[in-house]
Amino acid sequence: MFSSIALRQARHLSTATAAAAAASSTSSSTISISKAKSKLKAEHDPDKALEIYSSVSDRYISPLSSRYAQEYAVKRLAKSHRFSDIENFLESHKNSPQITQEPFLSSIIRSYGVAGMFDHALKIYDQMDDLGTPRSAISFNVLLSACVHSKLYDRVAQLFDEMPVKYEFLPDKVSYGILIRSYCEMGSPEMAMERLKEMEEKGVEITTVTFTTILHSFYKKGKSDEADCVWNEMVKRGCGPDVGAYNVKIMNIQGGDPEGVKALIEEMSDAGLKPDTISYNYLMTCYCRNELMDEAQKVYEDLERTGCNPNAATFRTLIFYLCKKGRFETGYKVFKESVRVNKIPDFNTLKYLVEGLVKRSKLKDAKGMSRTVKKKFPPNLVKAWTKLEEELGLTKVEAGDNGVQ
DNA sequence: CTAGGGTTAG
Repeated sequence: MFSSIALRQARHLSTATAAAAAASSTSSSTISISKAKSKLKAEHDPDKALEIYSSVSDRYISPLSSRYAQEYAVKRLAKSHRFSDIENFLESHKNSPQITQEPFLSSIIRSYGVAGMFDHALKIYDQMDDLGTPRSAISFNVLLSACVHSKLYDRVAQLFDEMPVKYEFLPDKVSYGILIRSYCEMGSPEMAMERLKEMEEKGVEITTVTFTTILHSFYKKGKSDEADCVWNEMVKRGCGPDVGAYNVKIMNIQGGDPEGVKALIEEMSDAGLKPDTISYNYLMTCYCRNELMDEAQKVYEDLERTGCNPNAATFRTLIFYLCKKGRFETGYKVFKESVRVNKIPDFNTLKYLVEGLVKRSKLKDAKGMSRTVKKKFPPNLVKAWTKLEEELGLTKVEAGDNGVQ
């Protein structure tokens, strides 16, 4: 196990090192960051992802997109368990003159968090003084997020009590928000409520997001009364509810009657809020679960008119339930739309669909779908899909289906 | 350019 990873790392090290070198220099400019973004999304090979990252020309013009590209490359490497390559890649950024800028250094901490390498994140945070980077809550908040990302919830509280004293800065509303999130993740909204009091005392603003975090946690524990209290407190203070808070409320009732979901969506519209894709996904899913497929399809079809775009969850859920009800032809149409907007569902959902098409003798559609899937999936899934094709007999040339028609 | 809440079948 270990040796195979080591081998793979050795084989790829040269590319990673080259990309790392390019990342710390300003040369090799060939493509724009927006183009890199769309290329990265379709690229599953971590080495190629690194190449795309290092070929970006306007990194300094668009730091936000640059951070995105960096994170993306790291995500791909992490998926391949190439942690020493991630280290080479990210550590090389320390040679950049920009390292004295806190946001630049913070993006490295963030990337380590994304890779689940919290020890590395903490190390560079502690090195800031040596690197000449000034500290504020910015880097601290990124560090706390990295901690949450690595699911080290109890360490969040520890860092929260330790770092501001050690490095002399004040935690802000965001720091508190992350702390409260980690209490909620640990199943303790009560502890979170305690910290709200502390925020009050110190005059730190309590945001809608923070309230919503606690709201969700109480619902999750089945404590609806406490959740209602949080909701009322939020309203009383005039900070919300917003669309996100409403969506948490909808989530809590979506297992029931679709009319209840519909009513809440209307309530939010009446309150001057614009329900978003997530709100409508809840409604669509609720219809699906209640076997009201025409209504579910209508929600999907109306999405554009309401100014919302279907997302990956929309496609996945709808295609799954359409298959479940035997509506494979419609499922195929929805699939084609998901391809068009580059949000195709996962392997199992698509397996369900292609099997249904074969069962209904829609071989031409099944084959067309198969070709598309193989173009969009990463190599390991293409392999599994090819096996599925063989099992379904899609590789055979049937009479009357010789490709001429 | 600091963060953060809410979605996804069986």
